[in-house]
Amino acid sequence: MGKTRVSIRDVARESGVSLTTVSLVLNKNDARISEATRERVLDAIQRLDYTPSRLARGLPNRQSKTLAILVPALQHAFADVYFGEIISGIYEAAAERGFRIMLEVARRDYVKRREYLTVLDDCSVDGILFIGASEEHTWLQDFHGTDRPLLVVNNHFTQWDLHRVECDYQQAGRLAADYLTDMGHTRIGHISGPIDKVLTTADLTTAFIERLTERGTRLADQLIVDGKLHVEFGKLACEELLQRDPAITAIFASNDKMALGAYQAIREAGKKPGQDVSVMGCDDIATARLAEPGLTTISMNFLNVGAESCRSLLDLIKTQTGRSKNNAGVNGATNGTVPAESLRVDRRLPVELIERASVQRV
Amino acid sequence: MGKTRVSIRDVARESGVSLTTVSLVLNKNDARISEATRERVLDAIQRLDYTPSRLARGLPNRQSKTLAILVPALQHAFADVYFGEIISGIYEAAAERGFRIMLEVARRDYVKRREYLTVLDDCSVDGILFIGASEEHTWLQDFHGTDRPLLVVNNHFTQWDLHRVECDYQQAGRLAADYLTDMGHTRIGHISGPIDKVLTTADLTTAFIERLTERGTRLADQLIVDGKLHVEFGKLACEELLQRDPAITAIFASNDKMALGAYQAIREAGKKPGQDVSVMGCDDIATARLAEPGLTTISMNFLNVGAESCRSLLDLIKTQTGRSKNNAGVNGATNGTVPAESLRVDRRLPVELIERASVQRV
DNA sequence: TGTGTCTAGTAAAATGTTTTACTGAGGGGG
DNA sequence: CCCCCTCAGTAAAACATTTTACTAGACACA
Repeated sequence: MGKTRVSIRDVARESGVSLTTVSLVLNKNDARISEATRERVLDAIQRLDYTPSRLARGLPNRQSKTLAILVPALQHAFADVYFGEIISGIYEAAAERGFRIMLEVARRDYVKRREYLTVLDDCSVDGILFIGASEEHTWLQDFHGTDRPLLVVNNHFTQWDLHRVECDYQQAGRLAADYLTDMGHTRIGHISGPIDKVLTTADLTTAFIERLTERGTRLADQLIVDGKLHVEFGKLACEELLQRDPAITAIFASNDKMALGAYQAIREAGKKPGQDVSVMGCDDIATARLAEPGLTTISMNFLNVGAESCRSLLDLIKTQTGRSKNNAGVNGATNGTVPAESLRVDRRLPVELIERASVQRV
Repeated sequence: MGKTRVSIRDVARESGVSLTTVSLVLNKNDARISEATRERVLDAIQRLDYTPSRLARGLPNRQSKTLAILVPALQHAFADVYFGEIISGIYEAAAERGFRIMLEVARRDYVKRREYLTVLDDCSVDGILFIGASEEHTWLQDFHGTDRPLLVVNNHFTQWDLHRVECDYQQAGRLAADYLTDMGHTRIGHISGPIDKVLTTADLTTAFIERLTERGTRLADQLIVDGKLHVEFGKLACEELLQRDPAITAIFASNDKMALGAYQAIREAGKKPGQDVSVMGCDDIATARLAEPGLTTISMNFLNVGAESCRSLLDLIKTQTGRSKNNAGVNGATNGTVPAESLRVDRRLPVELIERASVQRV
């Protein structure tokens, strides 16, 4: 006892049937198994307290039922609401379909040793979800135009053709512009993200400016300041804006953290945020609701982004393994290139205006 | 081509040796392999771009070279500096030894279905690191006095005998008391954590009070307020303290977040934190350094806690699998109970005072 | 010459599944 | 009575490794 774990073989013996039968019952390929036999097998499984081994299960069809979440090697990658929320969403969707989640960090030597490929070849993982991508991650090129199941979460690239799922940042920009205009603001400042590095934040800013222009408001270049998506820099950016044009009536920040930084700057300038200067954020993080006054913002629903990303990747994996079974060994030279039939995942998820108390009608 | 991945068999054929030889080279069990042969094998591996399959590797000796990080189902479990830092530490130490990390969330049905056991039986994972444990997690009982490789990170329990690694919160409490006393403070307020729920925070508070008493300062019960380890509640707690005794000269908060909340409360009361009221925190999170004035605090070095936890668990796993090989099938009835020889991991890591500008000498 | 030991390997079993291709029994139609 | 079909199930191959136990040959020693 204790020497070896209970295996499918033991179950077979215990219930007096063959291995195959047990396996069929286990996988709900019940079609040709009689009710009586099935009962018997299920019974034995229960009696022996049998759990099929994932390792052994994955071996025959080379899949581990595991997904990797890959994050860049930032200071506090996991200590971030944004990542946290997306990861939670991914976790939920994966669990729904019986998949597990691995965590990988794209550190320097991880990338140099091309571990992101190993981890797939390895059978450690059936697919990769990459959060926090930016233009700097040139190694993503290894996935450009290939079959490899990697999906970029909430980001996209102009130069590479990769699977992706993201919030509709352009819609978000338009919503913000419309709302501020509707509330009567024309003298507006904007705290942007790092436009040159992160495409999503560039989308947001561009769409915001364009829609403002359409509605007859011109946003001067000098009233756009980069807040680097952080509270502290958001505060600094806001100070800058208030100095450049003290008559500003509203500020749109590309995320809530910077908007909350703006609150601080406005207070320190002796004014009241949401009253003397209206503030609008983006993301709808938890503290946006708790802030005083409640921050009007655009909900990106990151939890949902994570979940939908995960579902898309899972679908992708399913159709891929399905396909490769049909034409196995048929076409010789498709090594790495995409078959014409294969589709890129490219989804944009809707966003939503959340009206609270930080924007005043003027 | 493309039909099947390159296996150890291909390497063997390519280099004209047996499977065994390749395997031996691969596992650095080189002892009885000649230099020439090894070169040949290594060469073939390179030529064929061969990667051993983790799945197949784990099968024979039933280990996956993977660890699970288990976190409680909190609101934003992953959106927390604390978790983030520890996870980063774990990741690093695991990577060092070639282990991968899985993420698991102890949701309600995860616990009900006892997935935390399945995941081990399953061979999905060789061990579990549990972060964020609290008295509510009664299912930990399933690990009490067993061989199962679970380690509690930065928490402990009175009722169960579990492997654990944590910071020395008692030392932290004493350091804080000593420092404030040395700086001449005798009129002190304390913002605690939820003492009844989290043992570590109770340790901290108890040691703080005791050492203060030893040094001749009595901390009145009414000058201890629970700040629930959050910024917002820390602020509230501080307001409460300032009301109960406006002559307080220093406040010790059980973590940095609450200390920063205290900064806000002090400011809103028209006073200057670090000048009119000294503030001391605990944890040394990144923002403690960036705050104005820089927060004097106690560094818990969570990154290190994560790394050391991981190392301890890995050691545990190694000695366990080593041991089970020796006495396999010898003693019949040890089903689940601990052999006398097996040791509990129980480590306390040193903490360190970080002096900045938030405590004034009086 | 016989015995023993060391070196550099190798053959084969074992790990726990899934899946493919087969089989024997029973029944219906011609 | 023979042929074919379906039903319920099984045997065996495949998956990619590790590990154990064995061996052929070289050499030393008595």
